[in-house]
Amino acid sequence: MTINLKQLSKLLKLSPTTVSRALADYPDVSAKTRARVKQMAIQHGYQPNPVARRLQKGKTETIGIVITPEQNYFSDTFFIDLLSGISNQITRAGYELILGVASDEEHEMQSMRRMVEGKRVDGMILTLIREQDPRVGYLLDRDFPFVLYGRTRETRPYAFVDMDGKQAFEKACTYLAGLGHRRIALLNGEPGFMFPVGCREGYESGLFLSGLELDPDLIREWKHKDPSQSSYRWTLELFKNDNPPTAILFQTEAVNGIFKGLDELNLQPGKDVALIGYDDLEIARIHRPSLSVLRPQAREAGQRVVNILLEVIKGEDPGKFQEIHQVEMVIRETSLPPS
Amino acid sequence: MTINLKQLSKLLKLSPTTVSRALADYPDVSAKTRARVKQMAIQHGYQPNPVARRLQKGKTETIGIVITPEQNYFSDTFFIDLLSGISNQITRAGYELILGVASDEEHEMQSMRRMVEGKRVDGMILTLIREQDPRVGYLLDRDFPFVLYGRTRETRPYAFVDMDGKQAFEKACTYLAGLGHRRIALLNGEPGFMFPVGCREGYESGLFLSGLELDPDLIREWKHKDPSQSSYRWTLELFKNDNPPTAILFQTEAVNGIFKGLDELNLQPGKDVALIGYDDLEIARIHRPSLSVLRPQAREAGQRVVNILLEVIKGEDPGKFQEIHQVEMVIRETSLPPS
DNA sequence: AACTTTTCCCAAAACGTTTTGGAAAAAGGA
DNA sequence: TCCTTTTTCCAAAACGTTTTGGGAAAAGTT
Repeated sequence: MTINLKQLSKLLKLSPTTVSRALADYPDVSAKTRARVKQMAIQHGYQPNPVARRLQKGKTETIGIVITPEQNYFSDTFFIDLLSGISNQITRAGYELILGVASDEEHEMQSMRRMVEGKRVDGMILTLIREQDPRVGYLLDRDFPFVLYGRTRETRPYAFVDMDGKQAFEKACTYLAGLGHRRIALLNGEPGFMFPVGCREGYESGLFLSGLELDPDLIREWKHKDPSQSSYRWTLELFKNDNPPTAILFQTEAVNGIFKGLDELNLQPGKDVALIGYDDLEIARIHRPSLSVLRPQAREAGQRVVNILLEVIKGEDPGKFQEIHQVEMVIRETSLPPS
Repeated sequence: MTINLKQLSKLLKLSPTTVSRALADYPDVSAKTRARVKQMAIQHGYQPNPVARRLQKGKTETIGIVITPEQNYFSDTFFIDLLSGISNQITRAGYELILGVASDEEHEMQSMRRMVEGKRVDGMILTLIREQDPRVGYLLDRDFPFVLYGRTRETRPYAFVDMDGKQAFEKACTYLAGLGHRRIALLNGEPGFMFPVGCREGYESGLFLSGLELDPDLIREWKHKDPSQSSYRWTLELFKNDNPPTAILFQTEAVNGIFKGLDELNLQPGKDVALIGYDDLEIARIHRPSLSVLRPQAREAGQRVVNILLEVIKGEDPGKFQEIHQVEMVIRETSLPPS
């Protein structure tokens, strides 16, 4: 069942060297023996022991990722899509993906250090990036290969794949303004994280391009721990305003709280208040009225992250790999003109 | 930075053998040198290269898990909690968790085979188990260590950790009957999977114990691909009944569809229809009225799965490890007597 | 003092690959 | 035919551990 190189070479009456090189398509083994070797390898189901190869090659052929529960990660398709793109591409490269689950920021760092300092991975993938993210500094300091899904505030060059949250929110904002909305609110993600920064920039830029004024009263920020709870509270608060919004931009993750808040205020989503969310979660599609959304291509992003990381591991300059992906807007039923 | 055993032993003027054995607390190295070795190891941040150790030990110190996007069967916090328990326990054992993401059943098998036949793992963890599950047969056939989270129809002995869905649904059912409900519906998970089987058994048993008759019209099954959509449809259908239910049991994953259906029928959850869901997802807590639920202890289950798998890997008889965990019922606001 | 036991250490082998540095055999060139 | 080049193969080393099988020195025993 589990034949190794030595046994296989004995069967072929060849040296392990030649068999190894035949399988690796080296030019210094004749076409005839190469074919013979490959055939025999298939016949006996030979697969090189990855652990032995890793030791010899001095590589772990493994990349690591650490997630934390508080981020509601598996809540819907988005993260699993990203992970799916990552996993498939890693497999294609013959690598392995190892996963750490950390309960908080401290354990997150600890889990990563175990991987890095314990020589368990060749590179790291980072998600849910903070504005000041100690993980990035740590990895840069020791010149360890990594790629961010997202961005951070860091002057040294590093590789990342990010969604153009700014462009997305700008687009959504101008779209709503184009429909005639004059009071557009932003229910933004938690401060401290990088993504909401871009969202806000896009929002402000969208207002500006549409000749609308920024009203700080129309901006609120919810928390990761309880997106629904906090967004519910902020929704109620937004409409205490003398001049309440007629539209809200937000991350779809917070949609339950918003729906609940609107319901309580007897406002109909889409009819009384236009809504555009970021991320095309299941709830967005199945809700009636269905939710207009900004849709990031998570799978593709995951694949790019891996391809880039493999390049960085090979020794390429990380600064060369800084990708910002455009985000598509899907207009459904919650983005009508103001009533 | 990255010192190895040979260099460390040179520093200590000892043989690599002794250093290795000192660090592993073998009794044949004196307390004095052991202390000296350990101190020096810490000082230089020495950590044995895991790849080299794995080769020598003939173990990968790695266990594998394959998930599929339709895994939002365990949506929200539930699956991440399970994974969190798994990951922590694996780390504690000095092992690694490698993750595969498969788009469908075929790739799921393929991903597992790569891990098993490619000698990339010492054991597998399986979730989302089907009644007839080819993965189980495959692993049993080659006597490869694995543990199920869940159960399947298989006569040969195997190790599993499962939630007592039967007891849980029985408890919920008798509780509702005790409140005076006479028409209790079951909106069950997708046929073909093992978990809904137990739920149904518990439901039927609960009816029986309460002296209620089973009405097939009160049982519906939703689909994994779109829990909300199908449960929405079935909710509407349930109430077309001449004698509609006054209570519904279901997996919380389907709650959005149920809420939507009830809303459309102008029925208030908790008031007009009692609801008890299986799984304590965020939505259950934040919804008003808050949802009564059956709450499995996912973290603990994850830890048990790992501990058992490690035993099986050591060579213990898998048949010895068959655990069925009790499920707690959390009464909130949607389980009142019928109006 | 001579013998036995215990304590403490180590050299060498092994795990299964890939890479290095040839070397023998075959082919080509004069 | 003799020399050079190309083709084809392989022995040995290396990757960094742990385990095996002692062996020398110290401590006990009589």
